[in-house]
Amino acid sequence: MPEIASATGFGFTPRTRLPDGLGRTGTISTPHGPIETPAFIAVGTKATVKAVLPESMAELGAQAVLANAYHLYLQPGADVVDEAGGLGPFMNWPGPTFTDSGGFQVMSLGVGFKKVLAMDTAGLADDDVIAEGRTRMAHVDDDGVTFTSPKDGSKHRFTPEGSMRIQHQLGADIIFAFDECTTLMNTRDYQESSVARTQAWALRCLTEHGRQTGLRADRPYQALFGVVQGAQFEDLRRQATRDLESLSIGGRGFDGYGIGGALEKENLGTIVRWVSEELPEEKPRHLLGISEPDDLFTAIENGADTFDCVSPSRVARNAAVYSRDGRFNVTNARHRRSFQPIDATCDCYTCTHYTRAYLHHLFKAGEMLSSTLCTIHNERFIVRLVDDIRASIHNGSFRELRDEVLGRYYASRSMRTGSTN
RNA sequence: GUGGGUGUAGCUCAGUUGGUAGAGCACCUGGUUGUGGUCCAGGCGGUCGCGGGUUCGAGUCCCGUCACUCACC
Repeated sequence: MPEIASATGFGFTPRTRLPDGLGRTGTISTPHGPIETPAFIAVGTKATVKAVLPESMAELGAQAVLANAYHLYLQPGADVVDEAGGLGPFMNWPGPTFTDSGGFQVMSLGVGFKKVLAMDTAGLADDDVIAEGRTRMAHVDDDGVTFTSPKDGSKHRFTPEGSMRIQHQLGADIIFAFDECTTLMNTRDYQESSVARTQAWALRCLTEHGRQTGLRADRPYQALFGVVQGAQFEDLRRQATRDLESLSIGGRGFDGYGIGGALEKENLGTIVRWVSEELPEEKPRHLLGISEPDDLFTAIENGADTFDCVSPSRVARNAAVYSRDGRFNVTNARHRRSFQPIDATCDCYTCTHYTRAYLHHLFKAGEMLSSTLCTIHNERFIVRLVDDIRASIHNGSFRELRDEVLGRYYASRSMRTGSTN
């Protein structure tokens, strides 16, 4: 049934739509297999989902993996991955792959994350807003970005063309345009000029992408997603979306879109809706960097098809695990003698073989198996949640599932919060 | 038995010319949303071996005592 939409091997086929929303199910076709959407894409920044075997990721239902062009460029080098036959063969992942462009690193290496931004920015240029106590390691100009490697202090230059060349060397099925990711601290004026810059870069990405595609006709087609910025401003988001969709080189525009930038829980759904309303049905929409359960429901309801996020993996390495009754730290003292799985209803390898007491022990003892087992659980939890949401859209029970899952997941949190106040 | 050393938080130790105690680890609790991977932020915790003395004031000085430890008979 999932017909291939074009001769490229890439395509998107919408399936079922929510009766009263922009949410939908669908199938993304790639040269390395289909992705049933909505889907959570596991993050494997440096060509590995930290602490977990690719076989385990496949077993827990991960449909695709997303790596990062910037990190792989620094180490081991995009040419090495290219020589290995591309990202998939290199990391022994036979399924669909994504690479992010490195655009996010402009922000994370430059001004830092939104929560740690210095509040006093008086006297500084907009692009000099910087996190307190951090050294700026990226500078943006209209042509590209200059990075300082956090690994060895060496200087590197990223441009839209460079990112495209690197991502073609990495060879993922779906790649992203090189964009500038701003923060909520930036002024409206800066957001406007940044969106304009991202738009100009988008055209350059599309042009270089066409060139690289021609040079590598022997390889499977790589789909290019444009990235929509515009922060929390409706006019900027809508215009940015239309502008990207209007681009075309040699009769070919973007194959899909990423929604990026500063998103807060309160405006996440609204922003996804603005963008989704401006986009055609037949192009997939990827929401970058989101995976909390409530955010997933909100984003899917408003039209997002795929997601990637480091959260399940990152928090797992620090003992935080998801359960249908909310998130908790398995290192809590009360789990020392808790001989039950993290979540009795979870079907993951960890929950079917190990107890909270054992995981508690592994963390306390500093054993690295703790990371492996908890990452497997968290990744499975989010993958399965999105699978359940997909099924609910098919059978018309999306709202029931949302209310049931979120009601239970966050009830325990408010109970805990309430009891400690 | 004689001489020396050491006794401060659960552990290892800091505590300056006396001004009613700190660190690291451990323990407890949070946090982490296109990964600068094993981190960040809080918190609990000590009648400074014990008993006297000097002093306005002693973990710091004096006396005694106990424990551990080293060396020598």
